[in-house]
Amino acid sequence: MTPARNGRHDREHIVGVALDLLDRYGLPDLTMRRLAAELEVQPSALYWHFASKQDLLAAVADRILERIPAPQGDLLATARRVRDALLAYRDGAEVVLSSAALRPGPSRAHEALRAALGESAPGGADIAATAVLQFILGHTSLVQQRMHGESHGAAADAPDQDAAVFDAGILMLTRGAGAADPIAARG
Amino acid sequence: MTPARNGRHDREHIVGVALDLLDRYGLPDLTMRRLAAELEVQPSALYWHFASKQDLLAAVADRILERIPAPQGDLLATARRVRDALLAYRDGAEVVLSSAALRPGPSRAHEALRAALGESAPGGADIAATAVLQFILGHTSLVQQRMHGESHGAAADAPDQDAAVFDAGILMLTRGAGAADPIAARG
DNA sequence: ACCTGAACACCGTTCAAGT
DNA sequence: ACCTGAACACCGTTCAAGT
Repeated sequence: MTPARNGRHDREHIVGVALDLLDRYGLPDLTMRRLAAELEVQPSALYWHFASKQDLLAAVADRILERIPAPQGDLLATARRVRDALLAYRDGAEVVLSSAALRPGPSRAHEALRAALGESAPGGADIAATAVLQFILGHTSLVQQRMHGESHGAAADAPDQDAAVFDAGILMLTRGAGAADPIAARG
Repeated sequence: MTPARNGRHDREHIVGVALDLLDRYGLPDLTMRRLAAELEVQPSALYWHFASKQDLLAAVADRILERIPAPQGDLLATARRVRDALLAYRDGAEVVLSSAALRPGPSRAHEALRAALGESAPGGADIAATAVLQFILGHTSLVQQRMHGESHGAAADAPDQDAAVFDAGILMLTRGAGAADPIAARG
């Protein structure tokens, strides 16, 4: 049932190792050469499985997005689940943001948000879901980049502040979309 | 009145050349070595003026943000001005997003949005302005990255679609913040 | 089908030394 | 004060050749 696997590594396995490297060392240190070394293979071997580093990162982004559960609940709860999927791996938001730009169609994240928005958004739920996703990606990218910027330097007074900004943003977007008030619902 | 300038290049001049290089070739091709070549100088010479490439990019980001006019008008108009400042240079949003993460205090963009928001936002105008800025950075980064992704390949059917998503996002955020309805106001 | 070996054309950064 | 020259430790990608 599993697809042909004659070589030592297939795409799925390589993406898994890449994701582990990403989480441990961050995006700047996720290089084709380090990934190859981790797989005990020459760097050129990766180019049989992936056309380019961008292609590899797109597959990594898809894997990150798979963590998003099936659509369920209101917008705030759904948005938090998308954010948490991005936060689950170091630099997850930046990877998804970078490769989301190349994709034309809707992603798993977009679909979840669209389902939570219903039909009542101004200009269509599709457009509203896109806007919400863009906020989540911008917010989470900023948060994650600040994380290793202050890893051994500045003050780390932001854990609660970030959550407050996120909730405020989603709340504002929710009210503007005319959806049910999430204040009454539990997060 | 101008500060001491014995050498061939000072920080202001270098940032200007870097910004020109950014706009012509994009962020991936804005390297210290190319910048040095453009200035007809050795790469190591740049490290007398800037501590690192990140330091240089932070100065470039500040220069991009200077294009934002003084606070004036409602949130939609202000948000559009911030977006347009980012769009004025290739990859402008990504540069600002990357170096905004390291800055703790509020930027020129944040101040403009905060002024437009008034005092009526839930959780405070400061938090609301941060959320709006994060949406703008996420949105514009996505738009700009898609631009040179499709420069010689896929369909470019997105000029109006992007503006619709942006306006919808700001509109939703505006209503949620309880500010004056921007539909009645002209953009 | 899958990988090696070697090369090409680059990177950011440091540091002694020059002027 | 400002820059050169040379080096260090890397990059992504291609491609003939092996098995």
